[in-house]
Amino acid sequence: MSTMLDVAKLAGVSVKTVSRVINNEPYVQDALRARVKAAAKDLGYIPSASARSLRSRRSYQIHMISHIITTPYVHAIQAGAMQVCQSDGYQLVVSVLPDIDGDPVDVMRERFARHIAANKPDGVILVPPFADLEDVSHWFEDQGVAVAKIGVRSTDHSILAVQIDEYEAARELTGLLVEHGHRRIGFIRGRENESATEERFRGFQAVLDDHNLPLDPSLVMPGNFHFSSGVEAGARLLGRSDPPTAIFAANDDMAAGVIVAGHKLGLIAPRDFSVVGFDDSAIAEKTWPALTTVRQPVLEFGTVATAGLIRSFEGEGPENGGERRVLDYLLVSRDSVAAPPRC
Amino acid sequence: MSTMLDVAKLAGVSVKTVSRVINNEPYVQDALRARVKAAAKDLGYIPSASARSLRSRRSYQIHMISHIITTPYVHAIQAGAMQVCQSDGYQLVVSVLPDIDGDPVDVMRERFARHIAANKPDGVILVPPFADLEDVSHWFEDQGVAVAKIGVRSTDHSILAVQIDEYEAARELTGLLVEHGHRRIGFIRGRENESATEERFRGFQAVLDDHNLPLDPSLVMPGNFHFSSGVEAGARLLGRSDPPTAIFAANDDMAAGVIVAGHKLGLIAPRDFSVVGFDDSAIAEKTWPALTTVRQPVLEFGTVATAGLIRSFEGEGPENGGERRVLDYLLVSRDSVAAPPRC
DNA sequence: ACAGTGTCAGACAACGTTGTCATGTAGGAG
DNA sequence: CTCCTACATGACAACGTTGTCTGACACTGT
Repeated sequence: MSTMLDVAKLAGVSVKTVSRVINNEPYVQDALRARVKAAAKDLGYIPSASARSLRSRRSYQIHMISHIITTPYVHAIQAGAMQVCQSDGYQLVVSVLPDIDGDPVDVMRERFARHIAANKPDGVILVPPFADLEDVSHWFEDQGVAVAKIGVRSTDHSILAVQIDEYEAARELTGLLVEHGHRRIGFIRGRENESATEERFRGFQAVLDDHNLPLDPSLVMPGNFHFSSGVEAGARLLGRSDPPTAIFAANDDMAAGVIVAGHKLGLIAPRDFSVVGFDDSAIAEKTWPALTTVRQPVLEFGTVATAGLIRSFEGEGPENGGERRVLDYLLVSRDSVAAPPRC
Repeated sequence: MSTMLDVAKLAGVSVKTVSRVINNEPYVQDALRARVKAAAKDLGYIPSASARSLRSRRSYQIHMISHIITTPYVHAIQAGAMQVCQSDGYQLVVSVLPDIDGDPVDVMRERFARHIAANKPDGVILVPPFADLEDVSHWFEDQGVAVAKIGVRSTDHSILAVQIDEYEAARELTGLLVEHGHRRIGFIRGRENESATEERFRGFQAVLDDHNLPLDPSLVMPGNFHFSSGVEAGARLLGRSDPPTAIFAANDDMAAGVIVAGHKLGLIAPRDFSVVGFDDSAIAEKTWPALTTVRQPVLEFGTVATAGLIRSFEGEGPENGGERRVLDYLLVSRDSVAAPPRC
């Protein structure tokens, strides 16, 4: 492995000049610059990340903090983040932060903190459910690392937030059901204390209000974004003597669960009931019928957050960050919605 | 941020002694050890990863190399790897290596090589399809990084391989179909040049042979492990005038595709045809009917590979590595298999 | 002619660890 | 009592970069 010193000797310059060339700093004449570049190439020189970060106090690492239970949603974000990291010369490190509440995991939390402190990421990407936790993002800010949150609505100063307008999207989706003639619509909530759950439900409620449709509280079921909770809630809703004609599940996995619950009762969507999901995750087109849902540009969440993060510490101005980026969603109509059975 | 020097001063010892304590090296008296530990704790001391790796030439990083197109299978491995990394104080870095063949991506390949060389991972985890590429693993060996491969059969010296016996698993799965009375069975292959495709098909063939059942070559369809190729192949098989009564898809995504293809033709599994998948990925229990499949302990692949890797460079002996670990699979019977329609 | 300014290059120290070597002490064998 | 070994500690250099400082040179405007 060759070092800067080797390159410097070959090019007949000082190490500092090599450093300047490698980092594209100004004040090196073009001729010299070319000579150094050639020498570096000849030797196959590659700067040492550890030496660089030791001296410059930049790690060129971006950490993505996720939950133990990972989902397709999170992985898509990761894919986007990785794309940008790789093309900008950063490393994407994935870390698991155990539930922030719950004492027994204190040991792991401690370990996590050490991990972060030892490696000093230049920035972190927070995905739900952590994105919703104010204290988590503040903790990182206190440590001096830039933070980007994904999928949450509210934003403080200095924290980049990337999201879609979930409220509007939920409105559109509910509107679609109403347009098809549905009047009794069930709703399956996601994990509580997450803005995704709240926003989607708010949008749903608002549209019912707009059309003067009553919201039967017994048609609102709890859920946790997982398939099994969708099956359970779906079975309860569809098994009633007065079942809703349509169900809005707060994400696709739960919507897939509703479809299966229906099958178990001999009910087939969209003939016997309609259902919509949210996210357009991989499962959405693999169910039968394929799910009508809202596509979030999840991969783009990753790229935008990462790019924003990198910009914030590569641009000198302190006025970076604190941005709120709202991306476009797309209503994807597939086959799970039709008019109610006896219309 | 406090350094070793701070700790040393507080404890009244030399930095080297602190280093010894931090790294659990021998030759420090218990009393001193305790004093140093207390001092470190008081100061909230956390060693600097970059300084440590600069000096010791160990990065404490494990890179997982994956394809641009990531799958649930890969993510499960990642989850397992992360678990071990985090508890052993390593970082898991995810990297994308663009297709190894295909010239237009040369730029990215170059970038990738730099990335690896700059960060000098202590080890890398190769997942399919890269695990099957001999030159990729040799490249890493030449760079002096330990390699663990996942899901492949053959193994050289010095490379850890983690897998299940795919051949046996495929035999068992095919046997199940035969036991149910199926005689005409279709097969949908995965990506070519991958051992997963070959092993599963070999097992399938062998069982047919054992029962003196003819293998109709027109019942063997190409595929690429993706859902859409399953839909396509399923449509072709089930649309025939003489359709097979059962279909073995080389993975779950394609099996889910077959189910959907059936629905489109008005055929419902397992009443009209049986189908099995492979992997027991997330989708397997979210389809209707739920898939009968083989569970690979994918998460465990990740933990075993990572643990093996870490052991190989933490244990001094040079006789590490080159191991082959065969883990247990599990046949998961769900609802997609029954007797053939007109038996 | 001279100070002032902008450009270019190098010398040197510093980042925070760990490896090497030297030194000191205690205990057991001869 | 001496020698040897095993244990215990510290001094110092080194890892490969980048930040700071200093200096040389070439302009410009007075």
